[in-house]
Amino acid sequence: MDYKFRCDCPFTSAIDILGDKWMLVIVKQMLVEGKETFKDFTESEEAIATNVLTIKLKLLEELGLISKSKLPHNKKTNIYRLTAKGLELTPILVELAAWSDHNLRDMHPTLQKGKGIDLLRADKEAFTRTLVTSYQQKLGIKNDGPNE
Amino acid sequence: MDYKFRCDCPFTSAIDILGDKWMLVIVKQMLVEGKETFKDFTESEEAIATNVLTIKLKLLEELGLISKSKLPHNKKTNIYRLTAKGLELTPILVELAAWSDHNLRDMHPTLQKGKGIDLLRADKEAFTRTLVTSYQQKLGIKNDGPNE
DNA sequence: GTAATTACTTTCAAAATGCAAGTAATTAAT
DNA sequence: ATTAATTACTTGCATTTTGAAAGTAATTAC
Repeated sequence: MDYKFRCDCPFTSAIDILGDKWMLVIVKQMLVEGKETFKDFTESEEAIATNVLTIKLKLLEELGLISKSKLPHNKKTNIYRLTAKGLELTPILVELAAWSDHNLRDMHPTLQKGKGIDLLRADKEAFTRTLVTSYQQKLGIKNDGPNE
Repeated sequence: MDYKFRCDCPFTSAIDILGDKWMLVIVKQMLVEGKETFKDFTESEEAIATNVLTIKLKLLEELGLISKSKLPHNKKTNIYRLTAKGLELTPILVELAAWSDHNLRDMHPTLQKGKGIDLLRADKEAFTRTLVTSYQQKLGIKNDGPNE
């Protein structure tokens, strides 16, 4: 797992890891859409191809951004979850969404509106905290609660 | 100029535009390294290929993120500058750099340190404002000052 | 035991990127 | 005024990344 970086610039090095069509989209699907299994991802609106999904999940795991595990009584289904390191991507995602909201609407008239966007506009940091804590809470429920 | 978006998600739509190896790197080179001409970009450490550079500069201009102009007494050299819309990408870049600083150092030991990073750590918003205002100030000097 | 589900892998096509060389217009040098 | 250098590209081709479709092995449900 020796990733090649173009140079020593912190901006560029993040883009070396995250600058493609899928890495951050997968993280978003986990964070805001609660996706956890391979199947969940293939069924999403964004419809990532399974070969690419396999590669990207592997990479995200190698980078320590997500973890891969199984539930107690299911030997088949893999459960993918964001690690603390992965959750630190949330502010990046929030800034991307804010930028879309401000700059893409004329080019993309059907871009989502609603409660989420309103909170994002009102208070970016609060929006970020909400995403992170609600994700952590869901995990807590799943790990501590009665096993499915 | 009808860009294709995968869906109506604001996160994903930003990634549709910015999610590649070069778009944000070019913006960074303008914002923090003061690059303005085609030649400037080809001479950078990141060494973008000229064919790709041409395509990306065109796209950034079509999207209204950069402007293309010439200096009064030079019919050859094109000057590329960030627009207000392009400057709004700064918070995204800052979050990317902060994430690199926090999460990439073990994987990438030669990642930059120094004054810039210290300010970034101390106060992300101040760092963002500094980048934006110093870029705008440089433009002001170039546009209002004595012509070269 | 059979069928469905899940997490992949494989194959091949298409698109993005990388590298090297070439070109046209402009500017600088003699 | 002619030649050389510079700038902003374009072109051609190899490589890498991504996309679409089909196939497979292990597990689970009926």
